[in-house]
Amino acid sequence: MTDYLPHPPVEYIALPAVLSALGDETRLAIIAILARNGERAMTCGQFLQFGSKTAISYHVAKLREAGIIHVRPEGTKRLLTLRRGDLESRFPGFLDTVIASTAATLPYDNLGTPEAAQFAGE
Amino acid sequence: MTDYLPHPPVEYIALPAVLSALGDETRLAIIAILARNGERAMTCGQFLQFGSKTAISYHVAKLREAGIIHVRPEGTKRLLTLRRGDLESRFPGFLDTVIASTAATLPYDNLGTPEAAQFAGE
DNA sequence: CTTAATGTTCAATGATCCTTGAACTAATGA
DNA sequence: TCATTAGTTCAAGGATCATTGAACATTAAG
Repeated sequence: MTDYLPHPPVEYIALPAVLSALGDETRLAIIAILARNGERAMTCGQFLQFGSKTAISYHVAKLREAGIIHVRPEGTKRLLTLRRGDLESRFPGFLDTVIASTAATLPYDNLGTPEAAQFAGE
Repeated sequence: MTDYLPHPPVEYIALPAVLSALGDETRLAIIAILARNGERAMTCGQFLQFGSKTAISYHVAKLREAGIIHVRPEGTKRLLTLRRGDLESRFPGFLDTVIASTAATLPYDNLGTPEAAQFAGE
């Protein structure tokens, strides 16, 4: 319970770091899905569709270090949540526009929809 | 006059590419200043405070290839403008929130202001 | 024509990124 | 205790990044 991972305090969250953390398809997919999931926390294991355990661990650490998500150990799992409030207070409107943009843009957001097919190339 | 540089059409502008292009302090400073400058075009030379000619050329190309700015040759100069309309239509609200966030965040936006001093370290 | 101004291109360099597999830790469960 | 689940750490590798200086191209100005 006193096993917390390092998270930047809200006033240390830096825009270039946030932007470059989000400038990766895998990480963008992760935060889009976290956002779609509302307040419910998710685990690393739920993102294995996007890469190996090692890769997900790496990307999750990037997102945490940039201040975009919060990671709380619970048993052998990690509970991931978006730092919505912190991001909103530091960069008002930013995260919402990114989330909204991913909905219109990212292949991963169409998982299971008929439109999913057209994203083979490019 | 038929010497146009390649720009992605608006429907090809991709969010991850835009985010990672902006995930760099130099490029973020460039677009913040372009935005502050309104509709007036600027030249590469006006950004030499942020790096060598070569470096600016490199960063400007990145921004152009990501679809964030438009570059028009005029004489020996390049006229740079933000693709505000294109970005707004593709990712509504996004650019505005980024610009607004840089105002509160970036050292470069404080050029010439009394607050500029406190940004030595970090 | 000569020179200056404005950028681009190229090769080199060191840094950072993303991925992989193997080994590992920690907590859970039979 | 022994095995399983969930994730981390490490070393290695190839790819991309950002910077530099030298050489170059183009346009403008004297």
